[in-house]
Amino acid sequence: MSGAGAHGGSPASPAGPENGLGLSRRVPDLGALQLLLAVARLGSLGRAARECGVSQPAASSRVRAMERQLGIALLERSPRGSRLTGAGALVTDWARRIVESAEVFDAGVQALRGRRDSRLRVAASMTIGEYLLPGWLIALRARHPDTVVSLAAGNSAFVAERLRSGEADLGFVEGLTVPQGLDGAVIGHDRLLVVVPPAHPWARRRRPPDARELAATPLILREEGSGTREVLAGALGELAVPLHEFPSTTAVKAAVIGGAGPAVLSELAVGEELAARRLVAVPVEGVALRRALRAVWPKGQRPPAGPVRDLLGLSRLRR
Amino acid sequence: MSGAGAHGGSPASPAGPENGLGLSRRVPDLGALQLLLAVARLGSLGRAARECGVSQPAASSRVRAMERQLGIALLERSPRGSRLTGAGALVTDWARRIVESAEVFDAGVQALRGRRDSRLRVAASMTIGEYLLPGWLIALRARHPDTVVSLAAGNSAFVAERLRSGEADLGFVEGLTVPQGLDGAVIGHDRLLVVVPPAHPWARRRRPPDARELAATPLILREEGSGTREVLAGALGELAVPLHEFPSTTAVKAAVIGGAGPAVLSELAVGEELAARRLVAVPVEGVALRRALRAVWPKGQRPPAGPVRDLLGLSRLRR
DNA sequence: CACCGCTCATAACCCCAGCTTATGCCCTGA
DNA sequence: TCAGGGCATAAGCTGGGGTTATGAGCGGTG
Repeated sequence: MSGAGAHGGSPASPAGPENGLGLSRRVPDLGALQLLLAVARLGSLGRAARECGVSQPAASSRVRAMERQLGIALLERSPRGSRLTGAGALVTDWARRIVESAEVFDAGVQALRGRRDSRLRVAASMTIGEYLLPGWLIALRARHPDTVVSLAAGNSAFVAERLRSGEADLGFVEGLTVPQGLDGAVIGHDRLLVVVPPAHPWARRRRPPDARELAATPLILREEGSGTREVLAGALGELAVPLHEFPSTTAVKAAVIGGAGPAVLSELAVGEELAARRLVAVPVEGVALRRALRAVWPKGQRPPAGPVRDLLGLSRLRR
Repeated sequence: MSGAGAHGGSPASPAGPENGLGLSRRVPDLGALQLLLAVARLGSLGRAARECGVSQPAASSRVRAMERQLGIALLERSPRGSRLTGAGALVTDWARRIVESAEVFDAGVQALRGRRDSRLRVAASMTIGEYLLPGWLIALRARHPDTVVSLAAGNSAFVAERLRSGEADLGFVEGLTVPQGLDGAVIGHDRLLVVVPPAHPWARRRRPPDARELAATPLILREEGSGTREVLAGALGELAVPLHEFPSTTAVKAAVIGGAGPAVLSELAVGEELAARRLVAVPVEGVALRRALRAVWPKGQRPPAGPVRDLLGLSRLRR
C-alpha cells in the first residue's frame, strides 16, 4: 500500500512511451530475484542462502525487503520451510525471465571481452551473435566449464576475414552463400518476417500485401544489414526504400512497436514479441525470405576438433 | 569493429560451478542498464542523466563502473557526446532484453498487488496472466496512465467464480468452452506444443511420434493444468501419464531443458526458447492442440464500458 | 518428557556502492 | 575570443546489504 508515489512525471519522450528509471525502484535487483528462485526451488530460506553463498539472516532479510518493496506476500513461512504463495509463483516466473535475460547478457559479455588466452575464438554475424550464440555458450559452459570463448560480431565479410586471417577459429553467418575460401555446414534456417504493430493496417487486412506492395513501402532496417538486406533484395528484385535505419535490431523493434512503420527482421529477433502480440508477422505472397544459418571455417581444415567441435555440435540443432 | 578492449584483468574465479549469485556480480543492476539505454538513445551522458533524474557525474561514474565491471569499452566519449562502441551496441541489445523483462515483471506486480481502489479488476488464467497480460498492461498504461489494474490468476473455474461474484470486471481464459453464466469473445488462439530439448530422440527422428506414442509417454506437466490438461485429454482420449508435476510453467521448461522429458506447453510460454533453440517443438500427427483464448464477462452485461473496453481492445489482436 | 535438529526472525555492527555538489578541462560554434 | 555543452575528478554523506550472535516455534526420537 502507500503506493509509492513514483512522481508521475511522464515527459513524453520522443522515441519511447516508457520513461525514467523508476523501474529500478520497483523491481528488485538480480541478487534478490535469484534468491527468490532458489527459495522456490529448494523450499527453504536457509538452503537457498547456503546455495547462494550468503548467511541465512541475509536471505531472510532480503526476501522480506523484497516483499515490502513489491507489496506482495511471496512466501508462506512455516517452521518446516517456505512455500511460494499463489502470487509468489507468478512473480517468480516473471523473475525467472529477468534472470534468464541476465544469463544471456552475461554469456555474451564473457565472450565479448575477448581474452587473449581464449581457447575458442568465434566470429559471428550480428543476428546469430546476438540471439543464438549466448544460448549456445550457456550450454557450452554447462558441459565444458573450462572453455573460454571470445566473440567478435560483424557482417559476413567481417566473419570471413577473421577466419582467413586466423583471428577466429569458427564463424557463423546467415545468408545465401558460403563466403569464398571457407568451408561451411548448414546448422539451421530462419525466416525473415515482415512485422508490424497489431494496430497497423496490414495486420487487419484480409488480403496480405504482395511483393510489389512490400517493395513500394518504406521499411525500417538495421543499418548495413548484410544478410538481411541481401536476402531481401534478392526476393524483391530491387531493394525496398528504407524509411529509417537504426543501429541495432532492438532499436528497430522499438521503432516498429512505436508505429514508425513495417520492418523486416529475423524470426530469431522477434520470437518473444510475436508471442506477446506486441508485433504481428504479415505473410507476403510470393516472397520466400528463408535463409540458411551456417557454421563456417577455413577451407581444408578437415575435422573441427576440440572446443570448435563442441560448440559446433551445440549449434547443430534440428530445423 | 566490436573488437573490445583486451584488458587482461581476470580475477581468478574461485573455480566454482557458478551456481550461486555470481551473476549479480557480473551483470550491472537495472539502473545502470537503463542508463546505458538512455545514453544509446540520446547520444550523451548528460542528457541521459537528466532523463533518468540523476546528476551528470553520477551517470558518468556509473557507466564507467559498468565498463570496468564488464571489461568492455561501451562508449566512445567525445567532447560532442558519446556514441556506442561496436561491442557496446551488442551489450546494449542484451541489456534491453533485461530491461524489457523487468518491465513485464513490474507491470505484473503492479497489477498483482490488487489495490482496493482498482478501476479494473481482472481475473485471468495462469498462462494468459503470465505471458500476455503484462504486455497488455504496459500498452494500457501508455494509453491510459491513470487506470489502476488488479490481477488475480487461477484456473477457469476460479476466473468464472470471480466474475460471477462481482470480484472481477473482466476475465481471460483459455480452453474449449465458455464457462457457464458468462459471455465471451474469442480474442486469439494458441497451440499446445510438445517440446523436448534439442538432444532428445524425438527432435532427431524423421518420423515424429503419433498420438498413441505421445499418450504412452510420461510427460512433464504443470500441476492442476486446467486448460492445458483439458485440451490434452480431449485430444489424446485419455490423459498421458504424468512424469512429474511442477508448480510453475517456467519450472516445467527448466526441467525439460534439463532433460527430464517431454512436456506439453502453450506456444506462448516457449516462444523464446524455440527461437533460441533451447527447446524444439515436435509435431505430433493427428493431434490438434489448438485452443481459443477468450475474454469473458458476466452474462447480460451488454457493452463492456470504460477501462474494461480499453483493455479488451488491446487484447483483441490479429490471429 | 526432554532433547536435538530444523526452520525462521531479531539485534547490533560494518562496509562499500552510489549519490550529491563543486570544480576543471576540452572542444566547437558564433 | 568567449560562451556553452560535454565529460572527468574530488570531496563528503547516506543507506542497503552483509556479517555474527542469539532467540523462538515445531517435529521427530531416545
